[in-house]
Amino acid sequence: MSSQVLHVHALKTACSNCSVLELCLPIGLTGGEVERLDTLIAQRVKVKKGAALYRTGDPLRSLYAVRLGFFKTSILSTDGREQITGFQMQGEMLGLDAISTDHYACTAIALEDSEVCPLPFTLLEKLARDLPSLQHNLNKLMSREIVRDHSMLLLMGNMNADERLAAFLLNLSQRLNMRGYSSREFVLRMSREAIGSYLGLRLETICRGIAHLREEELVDMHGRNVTILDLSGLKQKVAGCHRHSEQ
Amino acid sequence: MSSQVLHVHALKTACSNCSVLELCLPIGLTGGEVERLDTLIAQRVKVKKGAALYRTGDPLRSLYAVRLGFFKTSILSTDGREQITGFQMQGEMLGLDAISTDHYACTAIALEDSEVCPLPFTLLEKLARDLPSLQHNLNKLMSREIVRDHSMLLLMGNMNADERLAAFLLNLSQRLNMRGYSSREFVLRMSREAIGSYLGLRLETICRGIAHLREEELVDMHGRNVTILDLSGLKQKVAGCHRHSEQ
DNA sequence: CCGACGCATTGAGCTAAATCAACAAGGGCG
DNA sequence: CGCCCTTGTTGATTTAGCTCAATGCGTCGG
Repeated sequence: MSSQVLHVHALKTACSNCSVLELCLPIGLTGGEVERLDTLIAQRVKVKKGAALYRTGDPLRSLYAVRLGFFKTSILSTDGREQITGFQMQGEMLGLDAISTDHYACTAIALEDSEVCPLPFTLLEKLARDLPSLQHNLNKLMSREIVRDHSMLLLMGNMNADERLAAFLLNLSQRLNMRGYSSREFVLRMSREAIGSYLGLRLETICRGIAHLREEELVDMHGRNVTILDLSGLKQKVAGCHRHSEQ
Repeated sequence: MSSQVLHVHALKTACSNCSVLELCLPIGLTGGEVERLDTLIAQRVKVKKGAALYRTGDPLRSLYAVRLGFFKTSILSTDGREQITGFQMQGEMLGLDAISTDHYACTAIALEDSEVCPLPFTLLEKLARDLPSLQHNLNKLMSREIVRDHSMLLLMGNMNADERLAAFLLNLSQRLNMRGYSSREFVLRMSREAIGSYLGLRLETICRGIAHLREEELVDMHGRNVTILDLSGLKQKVAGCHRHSEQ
């Protein structure tokens, strides 16, 4: 684990009074079950903006639930180019890719000062044996990540730049909305380059895409401040997937 | 489940004498544990070439282990375009994406006459509670799929056509090799168009890529017959990811 | 054996996005 | 406050891969 990661001794963790209880691993668990899950989390961990929570190749110790803040996960190609595989916000899980080999496959970097709940994986697996609904939640979480990745493959394989950008903004909007934030106005936590890496485009293409969406009066953007002007218009843009439809 | 799916009543299933035992879900399980897993599989299921094992939206009943044959899984964009999300061969699992919503997110089509072992999911989850190593295997399987998908995102986001094709052929070669087949000579089960859909390219581009690899004497291909002439050369091609490396 | 159909190949031109380049706009810090 | 450095924007040009089109090949059925 990176040296820039700080432990929070002061507060005793408690899923039960966490703001993202209903989005996170404990979803649907009874009070007693949540308490048992709490016992796994020795202490929350703070990660400073720009610091790594873990890096590719580190041995798997814990899965991490994002308590607050924002992360990116990325992998490196053999020649050192970065592919961002996801952005994670509150209530989302980090480290699922490490279960396969007992080593993290990607690097997780905080995009702002963040806080995570470490779930020691061996303990979590043990507890999950006792709590079927916890196991089921974990299964669902992994499956959801698979579905998400497949939809990213669809995006990369079949959408043009503007459609990808629209899909990206809509996805953020929707996830923020689920967390009680505005779906119309929000602040991006990542650079144009990071968006580009995520969507398989160059940063200049992202800028131009933004210009197009602005011209069409679908969104308004100043730097990282986003205002969605026409939600259904954006959705239409994504729906009409590009490649010359054949009927 | 599709009507073209036939049940095999004759043979009692038995993981213990399955050819892909050591690659499939039972990996690392004790004899007794494998026997208990066997009890889940009421009967193997044959799927004819071109038939669907399940379709997007079908309710999740079972995960399926491919016993023999070859499948493709695909999702549809809103405008009806197909993105192939994977090709599955013996010992690989189908249906993991359905756990998330209790409905299959993709459609699984047999690319040749195939046979699968259905694992009723609720029973599998129950059994996994009793058999920690089964649960662990299931977790690993899901995690591995996530890692695989991330490497596909890297491919789509950062590799040019020839590199994608080389990576695809190497991946097939390696998986066939693990199953005791030649890593140098094999037969493709899918059309150029399907390869293209999988790699985010058009079929013509696949053809041209093949021509390039032939010119470079890395592979020889006649129709769907593949001979890899220079394995390390192919690997080099994938390694040297495209986009103008900046030092 | 022949025709038809699906699949594969190859060519020619077009286009969306990459690349290269110049410049603007914040934002943190001395 | 002004400077520097990072991040974002926009323009000009290039190019990889798409589209359209013609042709080849293999196999299946009659």
